[in-house]
Amino acid sequence: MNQFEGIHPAIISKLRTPGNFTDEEIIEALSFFDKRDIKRKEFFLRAGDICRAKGYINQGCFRRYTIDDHGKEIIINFAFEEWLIGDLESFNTHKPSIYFVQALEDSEVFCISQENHLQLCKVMPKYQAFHESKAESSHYATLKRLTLFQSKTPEEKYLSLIQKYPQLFQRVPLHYIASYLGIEPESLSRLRKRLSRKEKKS
Amino acid sequence: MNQFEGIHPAIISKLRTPGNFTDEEIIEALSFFDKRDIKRKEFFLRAGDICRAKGYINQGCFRRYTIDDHGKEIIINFAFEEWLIGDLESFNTHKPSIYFVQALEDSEVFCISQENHLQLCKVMPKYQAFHESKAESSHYATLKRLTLFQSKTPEEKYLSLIQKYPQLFQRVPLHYIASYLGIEPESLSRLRKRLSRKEKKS
DNA sequence: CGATTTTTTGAATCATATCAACGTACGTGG
DNA sequence: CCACGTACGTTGATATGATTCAAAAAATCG
Repeated sequence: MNQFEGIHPAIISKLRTPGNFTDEEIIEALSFFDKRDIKRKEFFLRAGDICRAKGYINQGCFRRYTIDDHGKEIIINFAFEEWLIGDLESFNTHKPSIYFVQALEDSEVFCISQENHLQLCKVMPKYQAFHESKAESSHYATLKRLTLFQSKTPEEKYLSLIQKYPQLFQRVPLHYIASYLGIEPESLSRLRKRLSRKEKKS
Repeated sequence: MNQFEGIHPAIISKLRTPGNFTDEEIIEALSFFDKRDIKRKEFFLRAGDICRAKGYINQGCFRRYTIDDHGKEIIINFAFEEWLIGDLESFNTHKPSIYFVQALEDSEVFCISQENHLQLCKVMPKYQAFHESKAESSHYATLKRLTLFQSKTPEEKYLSLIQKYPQLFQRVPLHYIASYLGIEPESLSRLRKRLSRKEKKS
């Protein structure tokens, strides 16, 4: 169908449509990336390390989490095909990250180092704009998610999540989702039971 | 002490120190701003409107909030001297905002319109860098606040807030703080009572 | 298959939400 | 300057849902 077919389809479609890149630009941009295989449970980034590369997921699934004062894992988010992984703050400031980014499945990621990223931004302003607009919209999304957390009950948060990302539940263990929702696994289990009873009645 | 004394001290100090602007640059940059007085309870921005200006608070205090599906106000944040107000998302995308930004005291704000902002970014790259780095660090702060919300009890959130912004409690009604913390005013009242009892014992 | 991970269930406890009511403080207009 | 009304904060009673600790059941991985 096209010259990229079978090579790295996910990243291509992302650059082509929202980024509005031409095929020539895509080829050039991709030459700045390295393909990396990351096995289930392996880490793309560990807290304490400086994030020296950004990764676009071509295949697979990751979780980002941090560890609180009591040693408990707090899941910040999940990431799937075509998403960006890493820690932009550490990537940009060159300071150690507080996040772990771990594969939940055997995954394939296209990585771009800090040096290549700067270089590519220089030679291709369109890429820089692409990257900046990603960072911006991520900011807006985070703020909206914060508002959701602030004003909704766990049940409402759960329903909103299942509506927005139904595929999440096929790929991610429930106790991770519980952490993402800010509740205990037991509570999520009971919440789901409650909801399924309600469903039956209606 | 200096040529700006008494004119608009708050914004000056902000540009001088974290922005590393020279006095000449400060004078030039300020010519792109308009001073605006906003009385208590008046709005800098209303949901539904497009945010056409950013404002640096020189004097006063604001709250930003949105209204949820049930008509309830959700307070996103407060802002004081030297802080930026408005809605960056609406400012950048030219889409209607979902936020209200309302003065909690009679206030004085230095405003820069979209046009002047673009112009100033063009003629003074240092200003653009300043603005972008603000936006970035705001993003990182939002993500950290989200993590706090996700993993901490209301009591921990309250303690963390009072530790970080003790001056908040002198200027903002408690029921607004409750909304910011994502709890009901009654719960905040009881939480504070509980804590003051604990304090006495120790 | 065995071991580990994940999910569910039970029981006791605790915190928050809700609805209602009361007291207090504040500021505006008469 | 006082009085009234509105905004703010507190308290009480009750119900609901989340946490915790413990254990068992179910699913998954190697």
